[in-house]
Parts: sequence; structure tokens; C-alpha cells
Amino acid sequence: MELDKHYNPAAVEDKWYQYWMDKGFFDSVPDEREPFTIVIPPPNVTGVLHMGHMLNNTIQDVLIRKARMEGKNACWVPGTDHASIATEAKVVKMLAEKGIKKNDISRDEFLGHAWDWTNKYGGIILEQLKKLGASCDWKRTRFTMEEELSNAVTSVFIKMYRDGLIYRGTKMVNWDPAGKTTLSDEEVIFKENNGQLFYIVYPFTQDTIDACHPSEKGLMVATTRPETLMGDVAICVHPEDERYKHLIGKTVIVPMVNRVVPIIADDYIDMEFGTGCLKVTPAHDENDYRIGEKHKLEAIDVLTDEGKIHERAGVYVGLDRFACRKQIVKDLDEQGLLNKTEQIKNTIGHSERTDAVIEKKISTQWFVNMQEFMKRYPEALSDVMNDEIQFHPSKFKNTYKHWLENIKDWNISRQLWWGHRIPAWYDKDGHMVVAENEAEALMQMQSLRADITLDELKQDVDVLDTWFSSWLWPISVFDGFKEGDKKDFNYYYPTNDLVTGPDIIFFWVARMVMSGYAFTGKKPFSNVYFTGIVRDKQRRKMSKSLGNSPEPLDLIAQYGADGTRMGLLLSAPAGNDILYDESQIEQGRNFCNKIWNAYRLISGLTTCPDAQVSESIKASDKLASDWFEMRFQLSVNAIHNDFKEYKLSDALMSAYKLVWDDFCSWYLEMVKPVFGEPMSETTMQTVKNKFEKVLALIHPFMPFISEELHHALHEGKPEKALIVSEYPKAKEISVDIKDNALVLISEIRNIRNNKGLSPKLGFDLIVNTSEVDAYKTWEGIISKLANITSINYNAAKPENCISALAGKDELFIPFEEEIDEAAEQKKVEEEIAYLKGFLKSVDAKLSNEKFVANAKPEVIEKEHQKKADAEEKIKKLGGA
RNA sequence: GGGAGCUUAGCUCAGCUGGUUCAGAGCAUCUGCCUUACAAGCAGAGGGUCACUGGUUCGAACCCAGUAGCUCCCA
Repeated sequence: MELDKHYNPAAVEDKWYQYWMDKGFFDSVPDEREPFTIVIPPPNVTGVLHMGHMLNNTIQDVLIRKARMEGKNACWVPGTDHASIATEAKVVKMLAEKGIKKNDISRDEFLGHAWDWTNKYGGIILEQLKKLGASCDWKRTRFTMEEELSNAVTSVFIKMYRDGLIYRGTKMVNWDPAGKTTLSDEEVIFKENNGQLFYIVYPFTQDTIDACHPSEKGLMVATTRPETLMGDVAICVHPEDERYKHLIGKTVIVPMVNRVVPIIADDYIDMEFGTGCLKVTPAHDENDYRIGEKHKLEAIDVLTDEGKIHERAGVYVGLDRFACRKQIVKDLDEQGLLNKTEQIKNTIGHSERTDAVIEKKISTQWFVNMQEFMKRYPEALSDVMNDEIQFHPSKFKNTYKHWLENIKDWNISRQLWWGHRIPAWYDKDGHMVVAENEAEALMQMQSLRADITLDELKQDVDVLDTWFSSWLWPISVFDGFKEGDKKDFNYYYPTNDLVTGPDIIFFWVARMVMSGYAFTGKKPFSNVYFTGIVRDKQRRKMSKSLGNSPEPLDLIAQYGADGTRMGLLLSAPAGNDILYDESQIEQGRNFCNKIWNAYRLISGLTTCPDAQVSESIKASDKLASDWFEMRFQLSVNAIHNDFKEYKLSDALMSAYKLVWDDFCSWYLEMVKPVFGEPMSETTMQTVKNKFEKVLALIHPFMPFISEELHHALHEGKPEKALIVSEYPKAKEISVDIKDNALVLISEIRNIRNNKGLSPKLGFDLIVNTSEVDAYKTWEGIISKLANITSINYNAAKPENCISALAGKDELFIPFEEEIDEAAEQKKVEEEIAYLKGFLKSVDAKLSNEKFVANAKPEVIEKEHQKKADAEEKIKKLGGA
């Protein structure tokens, strides 16, 4: 059968994926083998595959496939996350397009729409992963909102509440006016902003003017947020500030609302900033809130949930906060109360999901008491620091430590409908119980008030932060919270590796570690591999709005899944951002093509019984095979080391070079028969065996092409599919072949290139060496690969010849045509000069007493060796 | 403002506990080749005072200090 010149991934990928699925190779059930477990970072249920997912899941697939081939019971659990705020926003938008407002329908109706949406789109991303080759155990697919996982969330909430780790409290929280919900601190992204600092005059009251110098008309305050002025309840200065000391205790008038407020003192104030006077708005700023509490000031919230001016403000009611800012500045200016405006750089918090500018707001919410949590489960920090849980790369330990040591309480309630509803019930008198369900809640309530009935109970309207379910993922996917049979949980947990981006180290990684120790007493995983973030060539993050992200499935269609996987992996050392460049994917595709053509070569050769092949060819073939075996073993060991350190791109590079350089460029060229001649059956079998082992080695990286060729090498009937074949093991190198001959071949090729001589022109060769045998065995191969007609050893330099060094050995190529002796001589002299310089530095070292006294013996030995080698080379070159 | 990290060939990165046959890899570049497995290829080659300045040391890309630039995290 004639094979295509180019590898065609489309023709094989779906076939093999289906084959693996049909044979159940991805499925895992507990047995006596060692488990190897990965839980997928569950993608957003409304999401579609992007480059980050591609990278992340390729890495997981590499790890899981290697483990599977190593005979472990490999289990990769897939699933999706309900992504409360993101999904709700999408559903709201979808409804709006149909003319339905969220407020006009009931909670149940809304949830109906949300589930419809989820059922329709929720599986898309998982289907896309299949195109990439992801070998997940699809039978285990989980969803954070499904019943079992929801039960887990409820039971954890109740347990933590009873253990005093969850409380309901009123504090200043982050408010997202677009999402209309509170957010945790982690969901607020600070961005630099070109802001304006407005200098506003607050006129003194008559009393103040009477008491002070009459020339003073008022106090000047600098603020970036004039629109919150209606919520001002005091002006604060530093107690030591000479400018204002005499005014402490006096009063000023808040413009626009004419409220009389006191001038107070607090050493929190930075005298250098602005005018040294701070307008205190306890309802809208964290620090102001603290000052307000300390000085017992009222907090007046002047904003609505939508971020508009509230009736409480008295003026500008209904105006958007930013429109109000413009308007109030204009009005103040007209009244002569705006002194000046300055440009400043400040940072402003934005919602991670909606990008809306966050408002600080006092609100009653549910919190996890993190300080207490860490006091009870200190392993969450210590086991990362002592590498019981290893981070790759380890630099993220610093970040992790810093966050945990400065941890704040976690706001877990969200004013949304899509999510796990908080299991708390209230009666009309404000009593509250936390319970598994309504019936349980009623029973608890009855112990407080015997006559209470079910319809008097109201469940908390809020849902929980999505991460409050995600942090249970490694436990909940194995039903670790479920009563009864814990076979899966006991077998698979703790999991082995987690692969994720550093951007969710706090959101998710840290919290999974915490939940692991809190709810199972064990770590959730042993290794965390932090991928980089996929960026474009200009280092910009890939994003929809920038339009700089390629469509992953198009890439796969164009370059093949294997090529795409390899392109991503090659440029992605752990923790480094990857700068996406299509040429990398192209490199992956080219590599597939290279492998494909190696197969084409082999499959096109004819064979004959060994007896029909000359002894010298048989010997050369044997030598070549042994040499490749050595290279193979070296590579396998290097790859295993790289895997141990989670250097996947290095491992892949080793495999790449083994295939391209050692297998194709050297080995196949060595054993390739003269055109039209057959290959001995033994050699063919050996080559196929080697090829097969190479395919096994690359299978975790490039599963499709390797499986395809593995089957092809066995005429479609291999003993086992490659996906479940044995992965080459690291072991001691059992072959030691001297391969100076390869250096010699390269040197001869180099000479041809430099002199512009055709490869078709045969050379006679003289090699002067002390290791004649090391070349003699290679003679057949040297002749073939360097087109040499005769080889002689340790002969005198001929009259007219080209000379060169190959390692320590000298070679001459006699030449009939005239040779530019002067140029040849110059080259030799340059070489001698370099070697002499080198020798001098080595001598200097060896004659340095302190070096000889301090350096390790092996280092000194090395220097002696260098000296000897350099001297020998110089002698060969005639430099004496 | 606080913390962490980075700065090695044109690009992306390796360089473990300091020892110049370690300054390396891949890609890109250049030269010569359509040598019947592969031009998505073959054979070669040229690129770097390891950010800068000092210091420690017999010896520094590697350790220390300072300077400059960049990135990330936290407030």
C-alpha cells in the first residue's frame, strides 16, 4: 500500500479515540494496583475550550497516560463547575434577549432556565477535550451542582457552622453593582487607574468661625470620590498636625446636604496626602469604617445596589455614581467650593467576573473564620512548606505562605440564585437555625418556639460562593462526604497531581489543601503543577475581547492534536508563561511528519533471510542497533529524571532529539540498505523493536500518531494497544559503545561543505589515532555516511591533502587537485594558538598552590586530563 | 506603599550543592543540496564580556551588597 508523503492526523485521531473508549482504557475501578489519580480543575459549565485549557489538560493527559503505561491504576476524573456568577450572568443575558427580566420571574422559574442552559451547553467543553485526546474516565464525570455534590456542600456548611468556623456577621464587604452580589476579597482585581483628586472646601459653621481666626473660611479636603460626600459624617485630621490642631472638636458643613459634622482627630491620617484632611464616609470605605466605629459615627449608605445615588443621600437621587461624580464636581465648582483638581494614579478594585468597579459596603453576610481555621489545621501551611505537598515550581510556596499568614475571613454568601442555597432558616422574629433541610430546620426552631409552623420559616435567599463547592472537589468527586461505601474515596484519595494556573492559587489550591486537612485529615494531592498563562507574542493575555486567541479546535483540525499538544508543551516549562506562536504548533506537526516518514521508510523496505546479507553489513547493523540502544537508554533516563522534576517540556525535548537525531538521522541512515537492496530480517526486526519502544516513549505526549504506528508496525494486530503497553523504564546503561566515528563523519561532512565538494565524490581517508579499533568496527558505516572509499590508519601525511581534527584524532584526505596550502596552514595555526592559550590557563591553575590545596581531587584530576588532551592535540597538529 | 521573582545567543528558555573540553538547547538566521522516507526535508555554519557596578574566593552565569529595568502577588 502506498503511504501518503505527509502524515494526516484527521484520518487517524477520531478512530483511535473511539477505539480507546470502546476498549474502556480510560476507565478505572479500584483494584490491587497502585492508584494514580488526577482530578480535573473543573471548567466553567458555560465555558468553551481556550488555549489555557488546552495546555492545562495536555499536561494532565501526559501525566495520566505515563502513569497508566507504568502499570498504575490511572484515574483522571473530569467534570464541570457551576460557576455561580458567570453562569447566572449568561442566563440573565439570554433571558433578557427573550424579553424576560430576572426580577419578573420566580426563583424556581429562573433555575429552570439555568438548568436548561446547563443541560444544553454544559457538556460542550468536555466534548472538546476529547478532540485533544484527553484520557479522562468519562464515566466518572461530575458536576458541582449535581445532587451528591450539593449534599456535600450543605453538610460541610453545617459542620463548619456547628464547629464555629462559619458565622453570620455584619462587616464591610465588596459589592459588585453589575452582578448585584457581594464578592470575596479574592474576586476583586485591583487595576491601576488615572484618577482625579478633587480639593473641596467644607465651610466652617458660624460657631467655628467665632471660635477661630475669622479669616479662615473652611477646611479643604482632598478626595477621589466626591460622589460619596452625602455620606460624610466627619472630617478627620492627624492629632499632631499643627495646621489643624486648633480645629479639633469644631464643626464644618458638608456641602450640598448642609450637614454639620465634627472635626475629629486620628493618627491613622497621613498628613502628607492631599491636605491632611480626610472626609469620613464610614459606609463606603474600609478605613473610614474603622474610624467611624472608633469614634462612634453613623454610617450613611448613599448608594443603591445598582450603584446609583440612594434616596438617603437627599440629592442627586437616582443618578449613577459616575454621573453623579461629574455633576457634583460641576456644582461644587459653581458654588466656589472646588479649589482645584489634580491628576493622580490610584488603584481601583474591579469585579473579577463583571469587571464593574467594586463598592465597599456594610452588609450582613456569611463568613468563614479563617484565622480560627488555620489555628485548627496548621498543616495546610506547614505541609506545603515542608514539601509534603510539592509545588512545581517551588517559587509559589512564597506566595502561598504570604497569603495564608495574612489571611482574612472569607465571605461566602452571594446574592444570586444559581448555586448552593445557604442552609439557614429564619423566623419573623429574627431567630435563625442552620439545618440539613426544611423539616430539620422546623424541628430546631420548635425547640426555640414550640408553636412555630413551616410557612413562618424563610430560607436564606443567598447562595454560596462557587469556590465553597470547588474546594471540596478532590473529596466530593469520590463521594468522600457520602455516608456508607467509601471504597472509591479510600482507594483514590489523596490524589497525586493537580495541574492548574497560578492565578487560582488562593481561590482554589489553598482552599483545597485546607478542606483536605479539615474534612479528611489528609492532604488532597501530593504535587501541584502550576502552568503558565498562555499569552500572545506581545505578552498579552489571550482574551476574547482582544481577539488574539486562536480557536483551539481549528488548530487541532489544521495541525493535528498531537502537533498542537507538542507545540504547547515544548514552549511551556512549568510556571513560565507561554508565548503562543503558531510556528511552535507547526514544529509539532513537522515532528509528527518526521515520525510518519520514519515509518514510511521502514514499511517500504524489503527483507531477506540473514544468510543472504554479507557479514560486514550484519556487523554494521548490529553495531548501529547497539549504539542506538545506548542512546535510547540515555534518553529514557533523562526523560524519567525530567518527569520526576515535572520538567515536561525538557522530557519532550529529549524525546524529540532521540527520535529526530538519533533514530532518524543516525540510526536509520546507518542501517538503510543501498537503494533497491533488501534488509536482513534480523535487522528489520530489531529496527521495528526500537521504533516500537520509541513510540511508547512518546505516547504520553503524542498519543494518536504513536498508537497508529504501533498498530501499523504489527500489521494492525499488536499484542496490546500502545496506551496500555509498558512505558520504557529508567535503568542502568547496559551498552557502552565508543562513537568517535560519528564525530569523524560530521567532520568529513563539514569539510565537504566548506570546500563545496559534492557528497557524491568519494574520499580516501587516513586517520591517525591511538584507538584504531574504535574506528575499524565503524568502517562500514563511515564509508556509507561519509562516502569514504578507503580508510588507512596512522600513515604519514600525504603531499597534497586536507587535514582536520576529529576529537583528539587527526584525519587526512588526500587530494588530487591543487589545495590552498597557505589557507590550510593558517587554519591549523589558529587552532594551535587557541589550544596553547587554553593550555596556559590550565597550567596556571595547576601551578597555583592554593588551587591544588583547595580544590577537590576529582576537579584537579579533570584539569590534568585537560592538560594532557590539549598537549596531545597540539602535538598532532605539529605545534610541539 | 509591602512582598516575591526575573534579567544568559535574534526569540523562548536550560544551566542541580561555585571548578572554561559548559557558556548550552529548540526555534529563527546563513551556506550548500529536489542525495527516491520526509523541502513540513537533508548536510553544515555563524551568533552571547551570562543586565550593570563592586565584593567574597585560588576560581563566579552561579554566593554577597548596591544600581537599573521588567513581571507577578498583596494592600
